Amino acid sequence: MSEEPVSRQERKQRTRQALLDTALDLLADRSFATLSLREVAKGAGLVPTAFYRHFASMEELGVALVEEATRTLRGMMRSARADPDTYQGMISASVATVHQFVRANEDHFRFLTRERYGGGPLARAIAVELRMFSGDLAIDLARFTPLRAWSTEDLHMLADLIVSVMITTTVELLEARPGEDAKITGTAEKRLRLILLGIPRWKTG
Amino acid sequence: MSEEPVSRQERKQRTRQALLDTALDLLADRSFATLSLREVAKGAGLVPTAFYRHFASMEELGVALVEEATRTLRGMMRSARADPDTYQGMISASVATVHQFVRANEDHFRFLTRERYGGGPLARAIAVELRMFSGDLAIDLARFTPLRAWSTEDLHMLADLIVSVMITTTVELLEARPGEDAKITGTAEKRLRLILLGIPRWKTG
DNA sequence: TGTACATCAGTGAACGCGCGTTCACTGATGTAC
DNA sequence: TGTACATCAGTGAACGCGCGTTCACTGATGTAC
Repeated sequence: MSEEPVSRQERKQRTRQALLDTALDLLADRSFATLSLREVAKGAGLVPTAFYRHFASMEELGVALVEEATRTLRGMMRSARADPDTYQGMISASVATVHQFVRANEDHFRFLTRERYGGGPLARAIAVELRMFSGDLAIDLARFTPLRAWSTEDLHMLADLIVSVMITTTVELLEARPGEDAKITGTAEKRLRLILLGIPRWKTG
Repeated sequence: MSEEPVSRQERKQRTRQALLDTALDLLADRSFATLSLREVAKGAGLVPTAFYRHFASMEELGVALVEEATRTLRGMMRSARADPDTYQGMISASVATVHQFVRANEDHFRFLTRERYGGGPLARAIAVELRMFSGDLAIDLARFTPLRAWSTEDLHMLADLIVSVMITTTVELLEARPGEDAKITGTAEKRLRLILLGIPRWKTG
């Protein structure tokens, strides 16, 4: 029980975070569009009107939620960049990174995959973030010797394909029953291996 | 102006269809969970209480909508089975089939891709349908000579990968600005070609 | 250090609105004789 | 063919409820002197 003095702005920041955490909790099995301002406020221990001290609307809270979740996503990307420089090492390390980050931040990834296709105002913001993610990956891929000669377009095609495998894997992990993780990551590695096997035979242009 | 006599049950069937069509229209840029019984009834030209003559609840209408949309999906699958027996022919024909069906039934495919990840009660039903779709594809793939020796597990892995490319392509088509179709189908073909290039080098097991 | 005033996160009452659902009803279509 | 009755898709009033938003407020924290 710490009784340290806490400044007014610190308290405000904590309440704001409580609102975000409550929203993310409520999003476990629903979409953002079905969330009401009143239930988020209530969940954070606030009267409805106090919500407006922190966000002008639910949509503004949604944007903050996208920012928080994409911060996690960028953290994953950064972590994956420390990968070894061989295909095989890259594959298992990348899949392990995705697995680790998804399990450690299930609510963030559930939110992102759900709202990405949900058609609401958040979908576009998430799509932009995923495109950036894919663009960064294309740049990383260009450094591998067998891909040196590939056209930019083909590199993006390959990066998008890999990202789509990773998204599929993420959704599978989020829907998995306990104990299925190894099977899912194993299948993910196979998918990536198959894709990479095609690379030497690819005629770019 | 046809003045043919119309039976009571025919009229009822038409009203039911009007409710389904209205719902699908309203789903253009929202998720099913945000739809209200009253607005669907209103859109079909009915008083709210008349809704109950056709569906016990909005959830029941949602199930009917999944059935209608997956009928389109199965039609696409059937159409794709008439594909030629070469890889290259199969790739472009399959992508063309997807393109054609998505453009001819945008609302069905938008509904399916949106609700698949939406976390509502419909997501599970759609997931089951997609798994069936993937299973059928795996059976078809087994007939190709280079895949004869593949394990069942690997065939499913490959089928899932192809389905995931098709879903990605579908979403891209639904989000496309006019005139982007050729670029999207071209990229889809490339992704499939890259995947199939890896097949001869794959060690199954 | 002590006092007087400003700031502002959170309160609580009130509003009008669209919601799902109930109920008794109407009147055209369908059926039995 | 004509009549009497049954069926049932659609109506309209009414309900209680949770919603977003407004407004004037309270009282603890922060600041100026």
